[in-house]
Amino acid sequence: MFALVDVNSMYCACESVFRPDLKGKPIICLSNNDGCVIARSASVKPYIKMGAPYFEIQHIIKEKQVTVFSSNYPLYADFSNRFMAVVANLVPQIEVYSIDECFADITGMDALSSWSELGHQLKNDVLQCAHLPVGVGISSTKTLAKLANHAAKTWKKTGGVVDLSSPSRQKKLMAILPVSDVWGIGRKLAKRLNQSGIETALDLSRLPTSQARKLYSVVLERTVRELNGESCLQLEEIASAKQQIICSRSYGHKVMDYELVRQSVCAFAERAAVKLREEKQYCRMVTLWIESSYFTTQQPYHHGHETQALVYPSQDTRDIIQAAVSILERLWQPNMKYSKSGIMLSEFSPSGQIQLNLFESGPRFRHSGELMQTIDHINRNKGSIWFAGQGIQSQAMPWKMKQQFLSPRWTTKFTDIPLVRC
DNA sequence: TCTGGGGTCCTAGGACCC
DNA sequence: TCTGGGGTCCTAGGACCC
Repeated sequence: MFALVDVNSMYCACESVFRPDLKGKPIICLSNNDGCVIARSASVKPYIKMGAPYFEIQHIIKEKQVTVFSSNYPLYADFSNRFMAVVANLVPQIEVYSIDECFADITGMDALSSWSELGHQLKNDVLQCAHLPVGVGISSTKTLAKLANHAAKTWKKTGGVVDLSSPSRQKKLMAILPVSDVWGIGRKLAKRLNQSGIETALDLSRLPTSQARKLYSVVLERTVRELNGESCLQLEEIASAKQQIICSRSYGHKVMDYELVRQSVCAFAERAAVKLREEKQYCRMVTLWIESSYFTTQQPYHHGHETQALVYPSQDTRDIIQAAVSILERLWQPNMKYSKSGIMLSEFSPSGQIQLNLFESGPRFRHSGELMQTIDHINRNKGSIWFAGQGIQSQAMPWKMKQQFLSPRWTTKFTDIPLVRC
């Protein structure tokens, strides 16, 4: 038995915890670079679409007096950890599925209280201890639990908890939900299914598995089985090791200067290397891309990317910066207005050791591990040092992302802790 | 002027091997 | 002149998720 616990409008909820004045008021949160809308409080949903570009909706924001926030990931990550801890405290096992939702294995827990009571307990505890509102969906497979959660969020009268353990209730719900609401059915697949006369989740559940596989894919076959109560997706308690690490950002302003693009590349390479060391991995491949704006009509969209192998698997920032910059030199085109760059690390191994050959003499740097450890340690303990390649922070850095509406890091930064005056 | 970022999995097709 | 069949591995691209 699975429960899916999901925070309602997670980012907006986090923003209002230390701002009681915003309770019930319209709020939106923007993507990195203040690009588009990625979270909306309930009252905003009727008039601002998910993903709407910020600059297009400024008049609505003014008219409706919507409070706007830039993404504050340190804040959201901290609240996410608190939320997961509360849920983990109540159930035998959880799988952290994303920053705002987790699956819980609740098999056998109905011996103590009904599924619905358990759902309400989860909901109340999270609200009380982590100050976040959640919806809970309960059923025999992950896909059905997702569907139950969807229902809990959609219909107020459910009280935010839906027990979808009985097959007859499953059928009733599936009959009224469009197939596009099913987990794993995206835009393209929904369109194809609709064209074959499959409109509702119930229609999909009645597609013979052999046909689902033959006409579509093994993934869809699994979804059909899950909708019929056959559990195909297990709880993955331990997050599997990452296979790639990506660090990429749109620039705050367009950049035509090689030196500035190089700075951004160095900064992203450095950040990616930190993530790599956090994963305790070494990478063999470095991919870099730089691109112009996809939207502008002033020049054709340009996108250059290239992958380079390191001689040795490495987690040394210097190796990764060097590979990235050497790719950049080859990709660079003058007179191009660049608006985004990114780096991807892949082909991981748990250690830097490989078989040497006759012509290689060993890793480039001595004491690499110790140096990286020291740098990471200093940066973790509120120090801040970085490689010179990303420039001096006091200079103008047009590639740095815009964060016009950033809230304080209420819970993770010492100087941002709220003051209470008595 | 201004349009996010970070992932996974699957499939088809090509290269290559015997 | 006639030109097989089975397998693996890799890559690019598509689709999906949040």
